[in-house]
Amino acid sequence: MPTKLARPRGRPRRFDPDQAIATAQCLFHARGYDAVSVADLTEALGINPPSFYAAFGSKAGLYARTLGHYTETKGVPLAELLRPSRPVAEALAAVLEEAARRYGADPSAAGCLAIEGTRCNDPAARDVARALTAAAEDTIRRFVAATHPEAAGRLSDYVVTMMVGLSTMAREGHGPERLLATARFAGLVLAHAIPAEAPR
Amino acid sequence: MPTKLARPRGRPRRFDPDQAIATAQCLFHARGYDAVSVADLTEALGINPPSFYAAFGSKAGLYARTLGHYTETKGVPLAELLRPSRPVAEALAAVLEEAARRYGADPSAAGCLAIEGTRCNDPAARDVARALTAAAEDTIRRFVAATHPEAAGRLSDYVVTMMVGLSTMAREGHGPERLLATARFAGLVLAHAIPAEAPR
DNA sequence: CTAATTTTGTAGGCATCGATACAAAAATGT
DNA sequence: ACATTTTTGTATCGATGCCTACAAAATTAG
Repeated sequence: MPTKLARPRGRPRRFDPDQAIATAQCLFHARGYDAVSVADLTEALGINPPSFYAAFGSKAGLYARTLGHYTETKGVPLAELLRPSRPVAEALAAVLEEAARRYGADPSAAGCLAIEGTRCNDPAARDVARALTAAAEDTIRRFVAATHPEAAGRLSDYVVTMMVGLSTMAREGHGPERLLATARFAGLVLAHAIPAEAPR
Repeated sequence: MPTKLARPRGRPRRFDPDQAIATAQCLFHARGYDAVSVADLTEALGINPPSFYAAFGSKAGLYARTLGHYTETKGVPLAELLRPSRPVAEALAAVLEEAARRYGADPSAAGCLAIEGTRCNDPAARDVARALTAAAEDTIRRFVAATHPEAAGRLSDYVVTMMVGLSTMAREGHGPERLLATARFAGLVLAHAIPAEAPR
């Protein structure tokens, strides 16, 4: 059954909030949270401030929904890459390489939206971004800890630090090939430091 | 001969510009360029806006002088660490470790002032910071190219990416030990990828 | 048709930003 | 003493930031 048969009640919206989130995602990713003003957003969406605030509550509110959509679609898919059965070194290297590919794929949306968001100057938006990156960091750490508990801290710190660096370099203009070369080089030490598990 | 014998001409300054730069450096490093307002600076310096602008021209102007002072005192001393005679792997690892130590040394001034400045929202200040980091990057690349021209791009990209990551993680609260562990792990791949030169 | 509900558009509020106009103050040179 | 020069303090300026008050418009419920 379609979701929109029963129309709410009052005057209908003239814009699609989901489309608005997609548009906002482009803006936030291209310029960064701080550099995008509410005026920029309302102009890009073709709406006026009251409509904006009625729909999203605040600039940070829209950003939170944007980040949610981002992690579900364009973020590095940690859940897939870090399958528990996968050898740790291989899986972590795959994470770095996938990050390099995604961060450099679109020059007008370089880097990781969440990672870059952790540096913004709005506490509300920053906290949302930090919560997401902290969750990702935890996913990585737990994945490593499952098989190599003593190395989980070092390894996840290394991978996260590298991902943060890759995101920044992407924003500095490094393209996919260059980022990928860096990521592959960074991945070498993983195979060296973690002997591949023997299949059981 | 002391430098201050001949007093300029008009009414003497009530504050010391060099001291002001030191104070500004603390503020900029603690909170980041964007988050420090001119009002914050004038209050911290105990002066009024006209004195501020007469002495430094603009907020970005003071920041430029602050960055100059920073690289001469607290920045990673690339010129010392990258002595031409030093084995490449050892020297680059030393750079990473020294960065980890410096970025994490002072919790109220975490990370690299120049690297963090490249992300600010004021074009003038950003360009100053970018020029400095670009120069540092060039120093690293040329050092590697002197002995390993074919690997200079990959290696310097890797080291720079790692330094950027370390600066960010320092600002996220990682202390010196944790950063150092990450840097040491990152340095392992260097020795592996670059056979130490035989002494000639 | 009337009442209730929700969104829309116009207009503006309030805070903060970086930067300045202007005259009084404090020094030097003659 | 007087002119010259530079800094200081007071009081803003204009632009921009996020956000909201208010009434008209557009829809559904009865």
